[in-house]
Amino acid sequence: MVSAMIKNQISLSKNQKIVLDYIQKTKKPVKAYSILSGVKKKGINAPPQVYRALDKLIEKGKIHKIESQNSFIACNIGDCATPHAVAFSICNQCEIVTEINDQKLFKYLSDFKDKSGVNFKGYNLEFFGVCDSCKTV
Amino acid sequence: MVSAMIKNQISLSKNQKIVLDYIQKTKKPVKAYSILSGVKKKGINAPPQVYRALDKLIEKGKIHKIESQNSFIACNIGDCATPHAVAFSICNQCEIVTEINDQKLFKYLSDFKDKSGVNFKGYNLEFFGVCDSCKTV
DNA sequence: ATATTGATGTTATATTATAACGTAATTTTT
DNA sequence: AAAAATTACGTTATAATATAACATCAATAT
Repeated sequence: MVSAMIKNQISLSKNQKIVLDYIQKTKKPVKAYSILSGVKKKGINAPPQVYRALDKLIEKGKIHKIESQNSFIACNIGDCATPHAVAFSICNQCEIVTEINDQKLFKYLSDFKDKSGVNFKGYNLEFFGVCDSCKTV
Repeated sequence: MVSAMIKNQISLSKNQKIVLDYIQKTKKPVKAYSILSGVKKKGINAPPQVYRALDKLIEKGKIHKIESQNSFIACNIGDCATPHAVAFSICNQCEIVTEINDQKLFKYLSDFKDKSGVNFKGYNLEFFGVCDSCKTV
């Protein structure tokens, strides 16, 4: 019973924890090579170690990749159940990225069918604009 | 009068035409370095020439970048009036990308406001799934 | 005509990401 | 518990993507 519960929890390897820790500490999305320099003291020495951890963390819904920036942010919707159906707002000025958590939007996009009737498995949506803080400056 | 009309048309430089021609010939999105090798015989020799043309073509609504693939496709909505409000469907198997032209979707996304009330200037939406042709194989 | 802007050509280099190999740890199956 | 299978690790090298910087040329605006 207990072991079953533990199994259902998503477990992270040593390097995955180190990389996730680092990403969660930052507010802005971080780039792979920034992560690398940030975790060198923890014993991670080379790009493949970072990229492997990133891949797994994405699979496990712990982080997301911001495709237009080649950068990575922690998931802010708990453990993202749908790591491949995500939406973000990106400020063109300060480049802060916020994960959008809007059920109506999610439903609209999940239900969307193209002209051929294909219903998609996932989506990546990035909104661009100027955030409130930048607007009032 | 005539000159005014000509001015309003979007004009392309020599290299921009060469690069656009090449992209329009392909069905799948193409990568920058594929373009480069494809247009070497036309006298384009180095990456910056390609990337500069790509940047301008995007500005002018002639092509779009598929962010999740670092690849480029011709706009199939005539001259895209809104080069920064685009949606695509991407087949995970054959990697064919189709630009989605759906007024309802566009309106929904353009009208979308996040929790802070920010109304965005543009968006990039990539749907993932398996296209009809791949499904029936 | 001349100042400004946009485009070109070139070299070099920065940034992002993966291949390939061997080893170690962990989990699953028997 | 031993064997097999899977997952993770560490390392070196290199591939793929993108831009900086500089000199020159063309076009257009004032």
